[in-house]
Amino acid sequence: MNFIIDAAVKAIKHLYQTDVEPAAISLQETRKEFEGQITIVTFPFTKFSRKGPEQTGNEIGEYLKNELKEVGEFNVIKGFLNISITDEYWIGQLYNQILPDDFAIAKPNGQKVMVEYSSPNTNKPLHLGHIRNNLLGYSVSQILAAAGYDVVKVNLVNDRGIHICKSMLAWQMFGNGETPQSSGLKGDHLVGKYYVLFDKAYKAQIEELKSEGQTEDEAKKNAPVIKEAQQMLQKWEAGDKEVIDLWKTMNEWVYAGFAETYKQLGVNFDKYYYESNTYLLGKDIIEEGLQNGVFFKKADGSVWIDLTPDGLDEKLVLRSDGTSVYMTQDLGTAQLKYNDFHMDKSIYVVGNEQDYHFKVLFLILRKLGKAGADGLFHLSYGMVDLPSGKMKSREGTVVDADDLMLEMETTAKQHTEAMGKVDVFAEDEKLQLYHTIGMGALKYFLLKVDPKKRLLFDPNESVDFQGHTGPFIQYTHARIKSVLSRADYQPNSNIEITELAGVERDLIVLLTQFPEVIGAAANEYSPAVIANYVYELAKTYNKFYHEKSILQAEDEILKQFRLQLSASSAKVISRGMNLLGIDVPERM
RNA sequence: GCACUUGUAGCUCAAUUGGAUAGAGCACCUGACUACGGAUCAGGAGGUUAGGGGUUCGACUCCCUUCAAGUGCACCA
Repeated sequence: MNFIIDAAVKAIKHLYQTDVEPAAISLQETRKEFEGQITIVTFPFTKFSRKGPEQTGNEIGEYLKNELKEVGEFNVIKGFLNISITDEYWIGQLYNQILPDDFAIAKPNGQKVMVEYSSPNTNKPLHLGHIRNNLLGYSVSQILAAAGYDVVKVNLVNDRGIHICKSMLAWQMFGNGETPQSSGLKGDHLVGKYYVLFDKAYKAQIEELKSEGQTEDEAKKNAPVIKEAQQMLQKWEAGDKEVIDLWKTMNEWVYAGFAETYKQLGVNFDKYYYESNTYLLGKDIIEEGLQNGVFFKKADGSVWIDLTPDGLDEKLVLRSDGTSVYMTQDLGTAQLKYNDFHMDKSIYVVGNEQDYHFKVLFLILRKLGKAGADGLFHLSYGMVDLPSGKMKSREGTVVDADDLMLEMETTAKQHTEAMGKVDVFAEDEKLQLYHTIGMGALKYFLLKVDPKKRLLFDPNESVDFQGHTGPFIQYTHARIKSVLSRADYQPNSNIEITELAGVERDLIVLLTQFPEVIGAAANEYSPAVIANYVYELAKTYNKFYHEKSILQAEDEILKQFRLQLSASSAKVISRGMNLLGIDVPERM
């Protein structure tokens, strides 16, 4: 719609002898209840037109109608100039823009962006919160790639630390040599089981010490199991062979389990980083910052940065004993990642409980003048809550990722069988379909919401399959495919039609917006933008489908045209869902 | 206590970034081709956009304030 903006700029220049920036022209979609497709808000122009908004609108509308052959009619209501673009233009858009294979495939923009997501701990299986993280990270990567970025997907695995030692210790104490093979348990679930067992033992010991007269805090410090776990961590850091071997073994179990979960989720990574390799990084940056005065040293030797001029606190970046803190490590890792990829932008998909940490991290990197520091972004998302309250993995009150996915498939199976349409499907196609639908419902449910908002997930009510859902959109796609195959559809952009019905025009208008929608979603790092657009498209298509007969169209030309329109809709629905990481079936 | 985030129909979410009468889905009520797939479509009812004040042609959106919820404020990660 840039040609409208350009023409409007010229109109204002011509009519009112005033130069305005193209950005000052606010175009919007015309609301359904009015005639037209494009609306210009004329209030801002009344300052220099020195006329009322209606008259200004009429003058600009008259100019546009005379200058542009694409402008058919216009009407003005209050300060809104509603423009009707000719059907000829829209039909041309369908044939020349939408129908070709390269529609909405952006040219490479020469920029590289890193998306870091998932970033699990290796002491427990993934849960619902991780699912939100993974889906967001994967979808945003897809969207950025569609917008022309060169995307690197990165997973920073938290594979060391006291929490890992807890699982290891509990396994030594209670495990009797249990392995994934011997128990039949998925590796990450096996390790997670011992993490819970550790916590139980720890709690029991705390209670015992309290009954012997210790305070809560004392008991937490003095419980034998926690002391042992701490010793184990020290041995790990010292490279003790026995501890390292156990650590490697148990981590391998977990990785095998994660690989399965990632596969089910349909996410993947280009590069893994492990904290066991990066946790000592960052000290050279501390040195650098001390030298150029960004950091300062206190009397006890600890190193700090004063962020009070920026409205934040003083923040510790190195302990007095010279060892790292979380921030030290993250500074070092940021540097490492930049050295490896030299990316223009770097997106961290991390929960909103770390908002402050990332604010500080990015600020420090900028103060240090690090390359790429201006392209940092924390994609912060809200927690997923259960009706019963928060999920706590130590206490086992979590919605497990694998369980949930299985449950979604089962529900999809029940729904699908009740419809009775798949009886003729081969068994493996059925299984594939249940997975596609179940995951479609789950993914759409989690991604249609603005990432910032917290999400309430009720496992009992589960996820809907009707209305504003993934399966609704998948169904629309399958239905279009069914019609196309009945008609033996072939792409053809030479069907001469001159006039559009209302729904047909609405549909084309919506389809032309797809590239802009991808751009907007990429700028905001928001899959929700795509999700809502695809839903709108599916709804509009269904409306068209009910109002207009395709195979029984009034004549052959109309039938062929509607087939092109249907195929285009199916393509955009499919691509849009793909940006969300959701598959669409050919039939369901 | 301080900081950040959120608050829209009974419930789950939108609202083109300051634009028209705040839109969808679920749930509730009424209807729809004797089959291009009813996991659909059309309609009804449901709102003091948490409360109050301000800014302007215009405010869910910006500013101030009160309230509610969540998160963060470790020489933990």
